[in-house]
Amino acid sequence: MATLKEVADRAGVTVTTVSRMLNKPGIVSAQTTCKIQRAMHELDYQPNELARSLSKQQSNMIGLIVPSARNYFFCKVIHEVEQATCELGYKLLLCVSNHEKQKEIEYFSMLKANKVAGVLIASHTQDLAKDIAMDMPVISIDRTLSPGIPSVCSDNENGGRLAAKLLVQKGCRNLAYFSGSITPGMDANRRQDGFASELAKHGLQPIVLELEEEQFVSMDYEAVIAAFFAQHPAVDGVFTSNDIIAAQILRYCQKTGRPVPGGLKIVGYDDIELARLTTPAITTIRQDVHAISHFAVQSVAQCKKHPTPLATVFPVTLIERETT
Amino acid sequence: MATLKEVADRAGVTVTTVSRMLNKPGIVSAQTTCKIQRAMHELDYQPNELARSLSKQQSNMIGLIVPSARNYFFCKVIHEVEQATCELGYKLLLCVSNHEKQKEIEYFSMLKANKVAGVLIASHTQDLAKDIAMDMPVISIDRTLSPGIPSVCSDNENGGRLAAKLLVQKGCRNLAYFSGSITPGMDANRRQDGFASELAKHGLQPIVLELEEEQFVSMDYEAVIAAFFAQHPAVDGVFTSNDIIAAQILRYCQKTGRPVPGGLKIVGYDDIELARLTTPAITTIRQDVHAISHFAVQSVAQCKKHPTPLATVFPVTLIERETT
DNA sequence: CGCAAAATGTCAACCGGTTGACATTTTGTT
DNA sequence: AACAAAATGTCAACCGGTTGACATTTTGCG
Repeated sequence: MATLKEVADRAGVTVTTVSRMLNKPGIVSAQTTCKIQRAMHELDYQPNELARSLSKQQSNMIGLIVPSARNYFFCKVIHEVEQATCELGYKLLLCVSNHEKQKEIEYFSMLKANKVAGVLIASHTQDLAKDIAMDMPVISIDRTLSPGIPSVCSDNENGGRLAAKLLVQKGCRNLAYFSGSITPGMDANRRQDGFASELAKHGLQPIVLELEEEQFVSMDYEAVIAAFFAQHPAVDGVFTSNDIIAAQILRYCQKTGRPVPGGLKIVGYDDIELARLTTPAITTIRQDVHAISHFAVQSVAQCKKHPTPLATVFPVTLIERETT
Repeated sequence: MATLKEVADRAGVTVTTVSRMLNKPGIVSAQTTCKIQRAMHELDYQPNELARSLSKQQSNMIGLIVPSARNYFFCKVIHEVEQATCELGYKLLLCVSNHEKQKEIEYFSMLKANKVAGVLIASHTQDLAKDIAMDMPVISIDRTLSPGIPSVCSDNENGGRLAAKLLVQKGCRNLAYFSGSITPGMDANRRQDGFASELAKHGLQPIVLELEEEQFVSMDYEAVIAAFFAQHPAVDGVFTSNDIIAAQILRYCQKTGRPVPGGLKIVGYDDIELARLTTPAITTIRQDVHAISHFAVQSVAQCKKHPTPLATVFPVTLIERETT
């Protein structure tokens, strides 16, 4: 593999000139630029990014920490973040923590050791704050990690309110909320607040089922769902904190012969593709993952020029399909 | 951030000793190791991976190129590959090509420039062969890129055969195969061969619907499906090259009142989670993504010690659910 | 022509860890 | 006590590109 020096020799200039051409646009004349480019082409030169990053004390990578890559919502996040990093000329270092706090901490320090340009955390660890050095920009997606770290979220509270409004409007009176896992600091908990406060306006109160971390990880809610409906047969409307639970409730209904939306109305959350592939297709609250991800990546990438606001909230949309 | 030198000074040894401790296990005495570790801990030392990689001429990252991160099958691949890289002490550099050949080539040379330890390609580009330098191990997942590059696949042909056997056994006589996109070299094309050859044993021949690249990318097959069944109303069994198409066919049937499996039997491919979330749940051919991914990562990581076989095939399993 | 601005060259330190060659010291063994 | 083996130290080059300081050459323009 050719080096800068070889390119310089072949082009008849010095390494300084070549390096300047590469890094300070406008300083090197068109003619010289051309000569150098020819030399680079002839030698099939590619700058060694490791060397470059080492001397710049920063790599062109952005780290993304997610708790899972099987959960479709995080797949969407991964997809959008990858797009955004690529557009801005960065590379994506993907870290899947498997919901393990210890692994997140390890990943975090690994990212530091690799001198990444920034880190996005879409994971739930709270106590990362003290491990977060100020020398590396960090942004949390969809969670509030700690007061000092900027977060980008969607308007979870309004999501809950929209779901409540719709269900009430469609005639439901016995409502339930299925949370994902309750982890303190998760912005998703606001969905419940919004849902409950909107219902309160109508004199209603939801039954809340708090699912365990374990179920959230395995994404297998069947047993819990069956138990819940055995205990609360009168429930006629459910709001769930993600579409996977919604899909499994739907399956439960179809197995037990309860019509949807006739006998039970369901509103999910996230609007992952699954929501439109079931029958009936799931009514859900759509998070603008694209906007959130791109904003987060941009903020991290440009944090030296523009400071990032401590909290940014993106609107959510009600996508009405066939389960209401 | 502390450097090696600072650690050495504090521990009262030289950089050579510290470096040796880090890189050549067994050379440094327990006592000295202990002193050094204390110093490292006190200084919160982390080796600069960039410097390390630069002098070693190789980073501890593995690159993964996939065409998409929205397609659930590739999500599974991403998930498994991440796990495997992490277990072996590597980091994952994720590249999503969006089905664009040009982008794949760019990614490929970016990975070279970053001196990754190896590359896994789960994407369809054929002409990458000439861009592939011998100085970097490359393995293709689920495709055959070119004769010289080792590939890891599942037994697609048998997958097709299993689907055919099941459908015939269940009484289907008018069969159809929905391909994903036909890209030459894609190992997935073998599914069709297996399907057709098994049917031939029973004197049957499938109607084949070759879907366009475009539909595969957008994952939106609704219109095609409706058109197909309008033209071929007698079809009583379908085998699809992925579960997403299967789910959409299922939706079509439910919308138009055709009972499944009563009026149409469906067998999907991949066994993504979606397959068990629909009602009826989809019968499908399961690829062992875990085994494939781990094998691929291991091969790439250890290619210096053990040569990788040019082709490795993992078995598939029929997962019978409710659409047959 | 003369002078300032623009373009290059020269030199060398630096980023931080790795490694080989060889010298010196510390251990353990008999 | 003698000697070999094990453990460390010393020194310096190297990975490949970046950058600042300053010298020198080329170019444009009045």
